[in-house]
Amino acid sequence: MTVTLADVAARARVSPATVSRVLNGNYPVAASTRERVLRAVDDLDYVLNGQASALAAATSDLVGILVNDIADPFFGIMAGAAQTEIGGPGDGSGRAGGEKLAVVCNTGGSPDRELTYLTLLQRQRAAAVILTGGAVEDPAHQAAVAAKLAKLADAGTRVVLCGRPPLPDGAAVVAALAFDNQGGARLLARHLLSLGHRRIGYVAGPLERTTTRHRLEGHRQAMREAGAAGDEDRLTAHGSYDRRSGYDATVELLRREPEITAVVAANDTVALGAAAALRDRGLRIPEDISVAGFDDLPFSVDVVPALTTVRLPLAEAGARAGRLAMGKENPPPGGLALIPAELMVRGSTAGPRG
Amino acid sequence: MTVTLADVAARARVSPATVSRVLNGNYPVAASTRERVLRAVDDLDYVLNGQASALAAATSDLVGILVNDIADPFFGIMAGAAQTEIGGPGDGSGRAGGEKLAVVCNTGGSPDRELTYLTLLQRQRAAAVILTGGAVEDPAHQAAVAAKLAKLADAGTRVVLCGRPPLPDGAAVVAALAFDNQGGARLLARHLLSLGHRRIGYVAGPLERTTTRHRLEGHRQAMREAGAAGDEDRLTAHGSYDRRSGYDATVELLRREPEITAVVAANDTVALGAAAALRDRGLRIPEDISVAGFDDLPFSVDVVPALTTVRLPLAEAGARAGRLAMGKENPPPGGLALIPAELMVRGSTAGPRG
DNA sequence: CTGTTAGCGCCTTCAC
DNA sequence: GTGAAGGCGCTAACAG
Repeated sequence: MTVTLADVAARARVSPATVSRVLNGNYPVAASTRERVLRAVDDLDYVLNGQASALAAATSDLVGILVNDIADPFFGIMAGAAQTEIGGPGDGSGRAGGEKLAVVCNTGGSPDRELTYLTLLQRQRAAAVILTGGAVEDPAHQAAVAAKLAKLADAGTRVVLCGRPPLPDGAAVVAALAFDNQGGARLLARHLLSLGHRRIGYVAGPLERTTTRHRLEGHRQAMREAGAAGDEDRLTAHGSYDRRSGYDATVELLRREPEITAVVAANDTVALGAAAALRDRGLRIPEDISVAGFDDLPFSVDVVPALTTVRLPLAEAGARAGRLAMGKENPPPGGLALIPAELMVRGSTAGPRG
Repeated sequence: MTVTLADVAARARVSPATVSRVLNGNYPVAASTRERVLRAVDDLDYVLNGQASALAAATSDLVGILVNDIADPFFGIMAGAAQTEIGGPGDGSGRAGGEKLAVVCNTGGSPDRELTYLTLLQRQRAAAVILTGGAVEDPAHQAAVAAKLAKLADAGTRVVLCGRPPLPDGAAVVAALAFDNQGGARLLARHLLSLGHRRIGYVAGPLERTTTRHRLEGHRQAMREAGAAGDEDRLTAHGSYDRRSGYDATVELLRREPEITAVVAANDTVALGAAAALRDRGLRIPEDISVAGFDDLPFSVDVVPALTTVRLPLAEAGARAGRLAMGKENPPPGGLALIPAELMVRGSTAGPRG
C-alpha cells in the first residue's frame, strides 16, 4: 500500500504535524527530531501526496506554459528557458524540494485546445500560467480567453504573456512581454528597400493571428513609406508557419508576380520552404532573388546562404516570463514590455539583379 | 470566494453526491436533475477542483512526458504527437471533459532533473509517464531511474519509454519503443562505403548516452565489416547534440585527419554545424566532402545541399507512446518494439573526390 | 519546539 | 434515482 505521512509519523514517533513541518521546512523543528523524521522518510520511501497537500494548503506547485507548436524551436526555446527559471536547477539529489512543476502544454494553435488547457490548469489551481506566442484574433475566442484568464488571476494564478500582445481590454495579467514584430518587420523591409528592391513578395503566416498581422503591418508600413507598396494583396500569400506552406505560397507568389526580386517570409521556417521553392524554379539566392525570414532560429545561420532575418531574444524573454511567473522579478511598468527585435543581415539578401 | 461543488448542489437543490454524479457521468441521474445541475454549474461558473477529486478518487489526470531538450524538434515532434493522443481533440467547447492533462517536462538532459521530475510526477500520482530520447548510461543513475519507475508503476502509473532502450533489468514498464539507432547508422555507413568512402569522420553525441553509443556502434560495425575501420578514435569526436558542437568537432576532426572524405554527424542539427565548418574551410559539399546526419528533421530536406540522413518516424512513435500510455493500444510482445530507421539519400553525399 | 484538532473539496459506499 | 456520512492525505491554526 501507499505509505502516508501518518506512517512516517508513527515510525518516527512524532505527530503528523511535525513530519509535515520538517518536510516543508517552514517551522522550527529540533535537529534531532528532524533527523529521525528524515530517516523514517527514507526508510519508508515516503513520497508526499501532491494533491493532498495542495488541497490542504490551497496552493499548487504546477505552472503551465502554453505553446502553439511544441515541435517549433521558436516555442521550444522560450518554453525551455521559462522552465529553467521555474523548475530551478534541482537540488542535485533528485529528491525534489519545493520546486514547482513547470509543464508545457501544446495547443497546436487551436483555440479550443487553448481553452481546454486553461480549464485543466484552472482545475489544478495552477500557481502560474504562461501563454506564449501569437494569439488568435477571433473576438469571441479572445473574450473567452480573457474571461478565463481573469478567473485564473482571481483564483490566485499568476498569468504572464510571453511573445504575445496584451489582451484587448488590458485584463489583469501579471505582465505581458510583447515582441516588437512590427518594428522588426519594418527594419527588414527597409533593409531590402535600401538594397534597391521594390517588388517584394511577402509570405505571411496564418490569418487572424496577432503575430502574422503585426509582421505584415510592419512590412507594409515600410513599403508605403518608401512609396513601393504596389498591389499589396497580390504581393502577399498566406499560409501556416511551416516550411511546406512557405514552399507553396512562394510558388503561388511567383505565379502571380514573376517580377518580384525578393521574398520575405513570416518566419525562418517558412523562409526555408520559400528558398526551396525558388531554387526548384532555378533561381539563385541571392543573385536572382533575395530571401529573408524572421526569428533567427538556430539553424538560420547555417543554411546556405545564411539567412537574413530578424532576431528575437527568445531565450531571454522566456526566462524573464518564468521569473515573472514566479514573482522573482518585478513586472515592467504598466505590466507591459515591448521586446525589441534586431535585424541580422546575412547572405540571403543582396541587391536586385540587373 | 471559490465556488465549490456544495454551492452548486445548493443552487440546484440536490445533494453534493448528485452533482458529483452528473459531473462524472458514471451513475444514472434523471435527465431533469442533470439539467438543473448543469445549469447551476454554468450559472456559478463552477470549476472542479482537480486536487480534491484526485485525492478522493485516488486517481489523477496528469500525464508527464519527459524530454531531454524541448528546443530540439526531435523531442518536440515526439512530444507533440504523444500529447495529441493523450489530450484528445478537445470537445470543442473548451470546457474540458475527462481529458488528461498531458504535460511535457524538460530535463535538459540532466540526470538530476530527470529524477526530480519523476519525483514531482510521482507526487502528483501521475496517470502515466512517457520518457523520451536516449538515457544517460551512468549505472548509478540508471539504477535510480529504474527504482523510481518501479515505484511509479507500483503506484499505478503507466510508464512508457519512447525512443529509449528498455531498462537494463527489464523493469516493469508498459512498453519500450526503441529506435533502431544502430541499424540506421549501419545503413548510413554502408551507403557511404558503397560510394567509395574509406576515411569517414564521425561527430558523435555526448558520451554515456545510449543514443550516442548505439549510433556510433552501428557506424563502426559497418566500417569494420568493410575493413575500413581505420583508427576509430582518431576519426571520432564527441560533442553535444547542437550545431555549435558539430562545428567545433568537425574542425577538430579536420585537424586530426585532413584526409577524410566524409563526415557523419550524430544528428541533423550537428550535421548542420559540421557542414558550416567544412564550408568555412573552403570545402564544397558534396564535391570535396560528403556530409550526413541522423533523424531527418523537417529542415533537413531544405538545406543546401539537401541532407542525406536516416529517418526516424518520430511522430508515429510519439503517437504510439501516447496511446500506450492511455491504454488505448496493446503493448508489443514482450513490451518491446524496435522501430526501424530508414536511409534517406540526398544531395549531401556523393563519391569521394578524385 | 511539538501535539491536537479541524477541515480543504470531493467521491463513494451504504441506505432509502 | 437520490441523500447522508465518512474519509482520501495533508496543513494550519491553536494550545501547550
